[in-house]
Amino acid sequence: MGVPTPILSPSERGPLGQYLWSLRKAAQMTQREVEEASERKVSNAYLSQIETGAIPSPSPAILQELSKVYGARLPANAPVTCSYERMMELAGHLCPAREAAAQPTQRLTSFAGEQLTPEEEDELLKYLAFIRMRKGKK
Amino acid sequence: MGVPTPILSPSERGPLGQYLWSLRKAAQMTQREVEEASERKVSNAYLSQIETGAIPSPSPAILQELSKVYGARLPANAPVTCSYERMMELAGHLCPAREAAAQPTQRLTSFAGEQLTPEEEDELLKYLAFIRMRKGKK
DNA sequence: CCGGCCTGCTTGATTTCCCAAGCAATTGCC
DNA sequence: GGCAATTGCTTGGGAAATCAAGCAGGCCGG
Repeated sequence: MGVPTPILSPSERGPLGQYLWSLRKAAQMTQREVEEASERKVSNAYLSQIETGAIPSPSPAILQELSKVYGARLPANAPVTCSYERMMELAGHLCPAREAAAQPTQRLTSFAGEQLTPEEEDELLKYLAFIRMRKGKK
Repeated sequence: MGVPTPILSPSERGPLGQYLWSLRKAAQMTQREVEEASERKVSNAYLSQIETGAIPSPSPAILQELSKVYGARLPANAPVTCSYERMMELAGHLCPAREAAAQPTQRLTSFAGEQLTPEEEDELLKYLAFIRMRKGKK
């Protein structure tokens, strides 16, 4: 089985694409598996376009379906959490009434330290230094 | 000013159309006034189609705009109340109020004692998914 | 009666969503 | 090497959303 080269770095995908892509990777699913798990409601072709950013605003029905799939298939210790409202927000659909009071403090961090290998931690720290330098130079 | 004969009985309009029509009537606005009040984001033509049921599922952006207009213009003692979530539901866009229990609270392990901004955490999570995938296949 | 003015509604065209089908690259196995 | 399987991605087109422009008819003051 060949993993066919991601081709696109996370930063090249749109904001919604990045999020959905990381969700799918965390669930360890392929695009076609997601299509199957969603009962064919989301085609692998469309999912690809969403993840690459070609389609920035899929309909709420699509996002709802993806949310169900990932919410059910994500491992308990996944590095990301599946949130339909987050998807809606990233898609520009502002799902409402909570935008003000909803998440001030709840999302402090979702990193699980014991889950990181030393190599991963090292890479992440370097990357953190990188993005901080990039912003600092601004 | 001529009131031009409603032509369509409320029951002939779709569920969403009926609701929006009653909202507009309660606000005592014309379709063109709504177009103006929404800063031209919702054309009177489109509003007519929505109210008659020709378009059963307008985008969340449109509903959000209508919700803002009616929410601001409805008199305090109106016989109907303006609810964006109700609109979403009638449009078939199921905006889920129910599944707040899906995600358990996440353990907050500090990432090597770093203070992460939400943006930084976001980028790091995406990058983590990326390097894990890269390593997972090689 | 008659031209304006307002109403809700329709239509033609443009944009966007969405998918069936196919392509290109990669990996495992012989 | 060659072949089959699998993966992410692209393409062509049908369907739906959306609006600018226009239509038909009711209400006025002249």
